[in-house]
Amino acid sequence: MAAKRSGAQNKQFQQTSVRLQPVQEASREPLLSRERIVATAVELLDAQGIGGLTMRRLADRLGSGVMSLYWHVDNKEDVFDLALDAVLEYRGPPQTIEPQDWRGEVVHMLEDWRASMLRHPWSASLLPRRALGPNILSRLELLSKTLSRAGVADAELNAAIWSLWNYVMGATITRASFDLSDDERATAQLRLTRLSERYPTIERSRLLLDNDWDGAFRKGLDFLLDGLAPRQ
Amino acid sequence: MAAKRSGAQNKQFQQTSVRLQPVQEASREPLLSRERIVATAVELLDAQGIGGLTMRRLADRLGSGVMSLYWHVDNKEDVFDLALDAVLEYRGPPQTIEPQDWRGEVVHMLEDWRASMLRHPWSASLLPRRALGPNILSRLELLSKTLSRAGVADAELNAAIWSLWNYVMGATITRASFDLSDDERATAQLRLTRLSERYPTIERSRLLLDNDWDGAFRKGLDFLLDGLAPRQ
DNA sequence: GATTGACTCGTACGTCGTACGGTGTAATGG
DNA sequence: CCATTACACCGTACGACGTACGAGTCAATC
Repeated sequence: MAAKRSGAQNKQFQQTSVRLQPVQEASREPLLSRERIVATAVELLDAQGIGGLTMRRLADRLGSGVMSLYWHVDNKEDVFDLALDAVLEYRGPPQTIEPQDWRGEVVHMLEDWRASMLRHPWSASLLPRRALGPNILSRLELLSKTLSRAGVADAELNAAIWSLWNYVMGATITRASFDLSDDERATAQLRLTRLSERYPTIERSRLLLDNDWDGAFRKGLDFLLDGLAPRQ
Repeated sequence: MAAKRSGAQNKQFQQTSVRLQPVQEASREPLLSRERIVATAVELLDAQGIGGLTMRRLADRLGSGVMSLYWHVDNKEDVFDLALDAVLEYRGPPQTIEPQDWRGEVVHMLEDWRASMLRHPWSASLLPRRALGPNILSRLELLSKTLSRAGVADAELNAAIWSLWNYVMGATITRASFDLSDDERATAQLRLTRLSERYPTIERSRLLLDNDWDGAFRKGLDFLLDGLAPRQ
């Protein structure tokens, strides 16, 4: 009859009620935990893509019954949200960046963000449709603070933040989806070649095959930053 | 025993074999057709979102059995591809734009593209993971030709096209996902307010609530174009 | 010894995409 | 005129999915 825990998680260790018998430890470790579930979900998503995450498969990997997951997690959407945020943590800029170099800080954070999503290609397409977790909010907060410090007026701050967000998301989603299916892309280019009388220009430039994604990303980002805030 | 039609569609009217008895028409019109299926799929997607499209629901709306769809369509992914491309047709710039105004042409096509996707909010998030249909390829071809005409070097053409693509896709996917759930967004901002000690800057600027999306889109696009090609 | 709460799980239901094979009808051609 | 063929349609059934429901186990507490 246990009333299912609603949303908020146990946090069994927040009250530092002194555990008696600290000696025997193996007995009372619960098999499942939010952390273990999320970590395994990320593994599964990395290995099998977005369609590969299944409550049954997840439980299998964890060696538990399917319904046991629901004690720790509200539903599958919850798992997605948690996995997504887990992948978006930011540890801050390296020490090599001067504190007054706002542009370097912004670029580092955004490139790190993009790299994190490309390491987990399912995450990019997921981010726009899910609620914003704490880690992505921290990134936005940092972005906001840094731009403000760089002299962007309050009235233009939101527009600047969303412009950068949009650019990073668009670039990363596109890039990630191209990674997913190298052969599909080749097939598409082949189909394109067959129709080259209809699309001669993009066929000639091998649009679907040749692109320096990283360089193009950095270049467009620079253009955007040039426009959004005065060059230092 | 009919060998299921593979991929390519009937095109029963391509051979202009003269139909006898043009008088009685009602008898020989097939109930289903690719066009009717696609049109109804778009209706369903517009009304119920991406999760609302179901082969069963689609068949219901069309007054047919579920499996009848599969005569005209390979599978559900096929339906998605067709619906997506159906929504992305481009009719070209209005006459008010001078032929030598390459920038006006590009901006018009990109804004029209964005508007088309926002009219069908499911389309934006679908586009990156699906194959490129003829209509989106036409848009890319036009973009490529116009930029080339504007003086963008061949070596930089692909990077320029993808930069614009990325920007448009990012802006539109984000915008569309925000449209989907006005209340979710308000809830998020509320949750944010409760945590305002952690995210003071974005809370103060009401990042999740206040933004001039259309203006910001246009502004960022201008910055990008400024960088990609010389101002006229 | 009884109660409570934390945690685990099996069964079952409704929904989904679609493989398989059958039905009916118009066109064909002998 | 009948047999064959191709087209268009559809019912049944299967395996997979998310998850509601309620029952089980076990340690801590009263």
